[in-house]
Amino acid sequence: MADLSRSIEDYLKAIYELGRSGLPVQTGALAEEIAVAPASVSGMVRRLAELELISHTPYRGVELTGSGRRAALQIIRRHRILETYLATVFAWDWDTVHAEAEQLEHAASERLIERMAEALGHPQFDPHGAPIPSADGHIEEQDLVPMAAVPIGTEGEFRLVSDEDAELLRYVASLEFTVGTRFEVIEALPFNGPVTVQRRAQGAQPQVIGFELAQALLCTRVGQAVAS
Amino acid sequence: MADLSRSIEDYLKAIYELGRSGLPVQTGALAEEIAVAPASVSGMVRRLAELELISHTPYRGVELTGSGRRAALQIIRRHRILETYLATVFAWDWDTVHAEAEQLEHAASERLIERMAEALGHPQFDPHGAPIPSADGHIEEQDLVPMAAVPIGTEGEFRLVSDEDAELLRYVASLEFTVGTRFEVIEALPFNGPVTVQRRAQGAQPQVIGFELAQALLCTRVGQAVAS
DNA sequence: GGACTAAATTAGGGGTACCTAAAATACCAC
DNA sequence: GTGGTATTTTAGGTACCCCTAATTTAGTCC
Ligand SMILES: [Mn+2]
Ligand SMILES: [Mn+2]
Ligand SMILES: [Mn+2]
Ligand SMILES: [Mn+2]
Repeated sequence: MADLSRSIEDYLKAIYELGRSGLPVQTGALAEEIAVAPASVSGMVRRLAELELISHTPYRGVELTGSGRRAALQIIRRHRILETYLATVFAWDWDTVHAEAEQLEHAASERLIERMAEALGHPQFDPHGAPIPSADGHIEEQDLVPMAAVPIGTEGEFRLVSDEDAELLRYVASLEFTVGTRFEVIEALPFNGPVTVQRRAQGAQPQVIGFELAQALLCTRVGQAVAS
Repeated sequence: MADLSRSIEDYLKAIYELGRSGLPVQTGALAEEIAVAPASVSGMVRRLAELELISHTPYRGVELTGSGRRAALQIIRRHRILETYLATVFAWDWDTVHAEAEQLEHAASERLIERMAEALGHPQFDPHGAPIPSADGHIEEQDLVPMAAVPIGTEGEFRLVSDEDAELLRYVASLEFTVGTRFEVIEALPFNGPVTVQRRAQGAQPQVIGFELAQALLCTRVGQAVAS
């Protein structure tokens, strides 16, 4: 598999992320994600299809091929190992590791990534809770619900937040929420109102989480799991 | 100072290295160094001159301006800190750190470099003995002589070798020479013949160093310093 | 089914960074 | 000083990756 350009790597990553639902990825969504004009995406899509990294149905959308998916997961592995290394070894803030990893992912060799993974004890999740694909391209996507969907009176565990909105990450950090934090939902106001949660820790005060943020914080339910 | 492209950074580094003698750097030498056609260098030289990173006298050569030199030293600092980090933290072989650093130097932020420098205790030299410029752009070039020029019967200390020839580095490593190794020259055959050296270590056998290698190993004289 | 609208593609163009081939220049020998 | 040679530059072209504007297509509403 020949070396792919920085742009191609970023396209593949974006197509993987947008296509996780299983639906074909539309040109416009891709343009939005990579911050590029839709016409530019059309051009790149032709090249990616020629390289057989994606399949393209004109005017419908694109999907990763087997080798495109493998390449995407390799880059995502690099990105997430790098984020974890920066956060763990250099105590780097979780709101800025993403930008640094976004650059380094294209320059770091496979060898460096594996040395870092080794030094970290082969971590399973990056600082934002995203699963790290294994070196042979396996990834376990988690089944999570937004905090806003955790029923009142049940316990939830914060597991994942997107690494792309640095401002949001700083705010979450200021609330002292990190991946693994457990809470109980004690109130959820109707009409997309805020959610109020309470930590287990002694002396913890209730915390009010606005609806938009409660949508961004993905959680598992612990304790009495309420089947859908 | 705007962000410079990967190519521009490599050109500036090469011009700095080739221009250390003080003479203007010729287009052809630059083309050779960065493995590019001379015509390509002419094009890039025009751009660098427009950016006022170099001054160019057509058909004569180029020289770094003040800001060009500052930029070059910043990249060289990144490169050498990265090499030192890889070698120290990941026990990376000194013959392959160069290739990895050559890529990472364009992607690593100033912030990451400074964190690495800190973790290393602000090293003064990279694994090949090259001096690391300070964050504010100072560098102390050493005054060294090739091993082939260390007089017979005097002691020398191996201080510096180019990081660009991986095969040579592997051979030097197999001789168990590292930066700081001391030796006494016990023989030097005429007509560019080999040099025979002897380590201080107990039970050390004499080692024969071919002339070309003895030219590549740069040393200081210790003990009775023979004034030129 | 035809018209309208939103989305995607094509057309045309720019900057970067490389190439080969041809022309210009500098340097050296005589 | 002229000629020849080595070096450098210019000319013309390609690939990559982006842009805006114009065109084409798909989907929806009546
Ligand atoms: Mn990236
Ligand atoms: Mn992340
Ligand atoms: Mn480089
Ligand atoms: Mn080095």
